[in-house]
Amino acid sequence: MYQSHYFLKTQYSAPKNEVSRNAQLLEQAGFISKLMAGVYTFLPMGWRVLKKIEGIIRVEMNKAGGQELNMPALHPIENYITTGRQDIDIIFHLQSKSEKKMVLGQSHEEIIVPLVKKYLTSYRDLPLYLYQIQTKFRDELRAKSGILRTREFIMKDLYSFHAEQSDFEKYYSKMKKSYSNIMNDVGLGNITYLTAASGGTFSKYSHEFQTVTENGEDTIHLCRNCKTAVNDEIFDKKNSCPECGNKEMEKKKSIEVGNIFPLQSNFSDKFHLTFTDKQGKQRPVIMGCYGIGLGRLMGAVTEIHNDKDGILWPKSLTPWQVHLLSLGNDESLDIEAKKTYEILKKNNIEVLYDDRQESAGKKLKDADLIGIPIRLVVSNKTKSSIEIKYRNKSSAKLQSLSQVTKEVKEYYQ
RNA sequence: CGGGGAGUGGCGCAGUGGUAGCGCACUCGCUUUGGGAGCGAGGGGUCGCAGGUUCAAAUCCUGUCUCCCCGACCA
Repeated sequence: MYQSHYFLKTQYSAPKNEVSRNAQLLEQAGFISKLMAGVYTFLPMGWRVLKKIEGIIRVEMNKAGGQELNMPALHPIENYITTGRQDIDIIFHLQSKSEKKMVLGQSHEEIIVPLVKKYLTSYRDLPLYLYQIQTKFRDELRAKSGILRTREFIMKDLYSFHAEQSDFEKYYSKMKKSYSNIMNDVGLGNITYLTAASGGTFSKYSHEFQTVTENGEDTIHLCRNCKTAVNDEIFDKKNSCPECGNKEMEKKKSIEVGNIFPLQSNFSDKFHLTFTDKQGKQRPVIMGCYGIGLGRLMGAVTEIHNDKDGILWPKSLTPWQVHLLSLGNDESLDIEAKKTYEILKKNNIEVLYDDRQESAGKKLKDADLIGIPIRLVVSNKTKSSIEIKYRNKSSAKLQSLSQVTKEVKEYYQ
């Protein structure tokens, strides 16, 4: 991609109306743009990052047997009357000109349970795992912290259906593993903890994945011993770890990047979702649900991976794999840079090529701000070779084009 | 929803009653290119919105909307 034609403008300073680090960086660097409080546009470069997150999640969900579908965001109010959730305060209510009352989906239990009821009849149909990656709406009283808490966001929500409690429990554990794989893949593995949490309206308990950071909006109590945590909302005064009994729990601020719930038969009961077992008896389906907010995950990654000059994307999420800069305006440089660009592209490397008529300083500053892991420079100083520098290192080295290509491919393998 | 702060060109800001300004960005020209270049010439704003006071309002008064932060809330 030629940067001179890319819908990307960085800003000299962080937006004054944002205080949170993620919003400052992502807006200044041209990843997102705010429409109103808690509602953001993902600009082309931000959308690429989001798509990479989506891809990582999709791989894990498919590995866990998930089948992807897509459910509507417009829901009939009747389904919420059935579950008694029509009045929960985060729901956006709508009324059609035809007088029909609807709500905007904030989660999809009310939709997927009746859907599954239509097709599921026998124990032979179980277990079943369905998921989607789709837009949710929540009328938060106060949107805040940039893209960490928004009113419209893309979420992966998977719902599992089981005949037996034991089967559910096995899958619930499997999902914990899938979630920690995802956290590892997006570069949050070593600071994200499985956290015991409250269950909400339809569940006795739940588990969250909490990323520890000063700028978090949640509070957890962390056990260094078994690498798990307890959410402050259910933290016991006895002050010990429920997993291993460790008394030395550390209080930390954190961001909730994922949440999984045992729903038991709460929703199945409301919609009479049952199956016929081997003995020919009708029994309620046992359910679980498993959510991850994609934008919030992107915000959390930004909060963690940055320095005074800008963002440092993990290799799995970077919008482009290399940022190629040409410094100087000689025609020979231009030819050299274009050749480099073409060769990298031929090797299936994603290249953002800064071909703009800008000063060297501006290009270098922008590259740091945007935060692509590998920066390549072609200039009068590099002569016929290419400078390669990693965003997280201060030193650079000169290499031939073929060496550079090889090194980049190996880095992203 | 309670408390606090803020709305003036795309971005960041100054301007306390008398013709709307500055820096960056943008356009044109020339020179420049390893850490946000220089000189010259330009374009762009009903000062969030609505009322009111006044000869005169970005500025004073009233109302209202929006944004940010703290709290409450948070399937």
